[in-house]
This record gives sequence, structure tokens and C-alpha cells, in this order.
Amino acid sequence: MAKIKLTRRTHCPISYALDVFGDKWTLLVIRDLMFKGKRRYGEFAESEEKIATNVLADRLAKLEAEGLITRHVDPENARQRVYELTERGLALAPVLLEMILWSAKHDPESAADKTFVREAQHNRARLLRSISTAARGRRSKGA
Amino acid sequence: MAKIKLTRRTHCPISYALDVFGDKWTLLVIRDLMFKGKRRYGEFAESEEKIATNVLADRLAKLEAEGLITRHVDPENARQRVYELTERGLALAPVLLEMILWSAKHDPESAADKTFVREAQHNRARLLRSISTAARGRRSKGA
DNA sequence: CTGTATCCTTAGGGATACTG
DNA sequence: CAGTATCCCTAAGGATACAG
Repeated sequence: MAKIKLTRRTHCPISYALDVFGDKWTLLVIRDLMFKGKRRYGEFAESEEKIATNVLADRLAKLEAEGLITRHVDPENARQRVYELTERGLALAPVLLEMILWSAKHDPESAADKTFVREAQHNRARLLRSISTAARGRRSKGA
Repeated sequence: MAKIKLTRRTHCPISYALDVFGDKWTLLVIRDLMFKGKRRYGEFAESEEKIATNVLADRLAKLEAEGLITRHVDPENARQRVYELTERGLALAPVLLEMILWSAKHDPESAADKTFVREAQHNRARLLRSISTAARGRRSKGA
């Protein structure tokens, strides 16, 4: 089991955010949960960035410790675990969205992405709504 | 001189953004430039997170290589260098702002911050305008 | 399938002395 | 002041084998 240590440098809100998700992997897991509907360990591991399993386990544990995700046994399959965003995790949607828009504006390859850039550009408000709606659906189904 | 290596993992816009500024230090430099009006090496080094000088030099070089900041000799003092945000760097303002708002909402210590949280909460649009105005002012003064 | 554990290499970065 | 250069240690993380 990965030992989790949550550090905090200063009182600054930017610094705080960086302490929680300021690394190259954490937000990719959030992305998979938020925009790609992924919920299981194996699905995260499949993502094209190819996160190592130990790193994935570490980030999932940290995200749970930070209260950004929950981890439950799938009621429909006791061998499966299901990860879901909490309200606190879901509240990162605007941050992710602005990152997407920035990348799309400044990087041609990102701009060409079909997964969420188009929707983000055309209707940011609707995308934000659809994210929280989808999350609510998942929760009520899972409970 | 720090050797700069810019990597890119996938075409994904989130992944791209993380490749550019996904670490614990880069956005602190951007923060200092954007919200605190800092422009010089020594000012960044003074920040309370106490970035090491070699790390600072590395991040400044990377930011310049990515086109987020410029580096010039101060025309008023040839011994001084002045760092400034480019349009591309300035365009990160909404990302930083959403991070501030998220932290303020989910962390009491951040919420208590006086530097930019209050203004961010009360008038996000005005804050964004004031940032780009300040940047324009700096540029015209420096040129 | 969901993780854990281990091995091992590299990158990150703190401390600090030093240079133009 | 604005960096550079070492030294050295720790954390990050890739690869992979293993366990429930």
C-alpha cells in the first residue's frame, strides 16, 4: 500500500491547488473520470499516456485522501471497484475546461482533438452542466 | 545553463497543458508575474515558497522556451533583467483564476487569503481585465 | 481484474558556493 | 543583482512480477 503524504507549502490558493493536483498525472485521472466516463482502475490504466500501475494506485489513494474521489465495490460485481468524483472533484471542471481552451488556442494538435475541445469551445456552460448531470446519474445508479 | 527539454506525451489538450505547466513550481512564477507584479529574478526568489535558484532558473528558461514569458535587459538599468508575460502566458489567467476559486471554495486557509481571492470572487471579469491592462501597461512602459 | 511489491534508474530539487 | 554550477539526496516513476 502506497503511503500517502499530503503536504502544504503556504496559505496561497494557487500553491494549495498545486499541492493537491500539481503534477503530471493527477489531472489525467480526473480527466478520465470527468470527460471520458471512466470509473475503473483498468480503464485508467488503458489511457494512452500509459500511467504505471504503481503511480495510478498512488494517485487514486491521494485523490481519495483529498476527498476528490470515492472508491466503492461495484454492487453489480463484487470483484469490481468503482471510482467516482465527489462534489469537490467535480468542482474542478472549470479548471480543466480552461486548460482545454488554453491548449486548443495555443496548440494546433490540441485544437484538432475531437473528444472535448469542440464542445468546450462552442458551449462551455452546457458542457459544465452535462458533466455534473452525468455525475449525478452515475451516483444514483450506483447507490 | 540548464538544458531544457520539452516533452509531449499525447495529443490530448489536458495532457498538453500538463506537459507545459504541470508541476509544483511553474505556475507560482506565473502567479508572481500575473497577480503580484513581479518581474525580476530576485523577486521570484523571495516568494514564500522559497524556490531554489537552480529550479527558478530552469523554470524561467522553460517558460521562455514555451513562449509564455519574455526576458529582456531593463532599458533603465542594464544590469537588470525583466521578465514579462506574453499573450500566450497572459491567456493562462482564466486557468489560474479557476484554481483560485476552487481553492477558496474548498480550503479555508485559501479562502482567507487577501491577495486575490476576494477580488476573484466578487468580480472575476474585472479581475481578468485588470490583469491584461496591467500587462499592457508594463509592456508599453518597458518598450 | 484490481491492485501490491520490488527493483532500479532518472528527474526533481534543496543547499550553497561561486561568477559576471 | 542575476544568474551558474556542484553536490547530493530524495521522490517520481517505469518495468515487471506477484497476490487476492
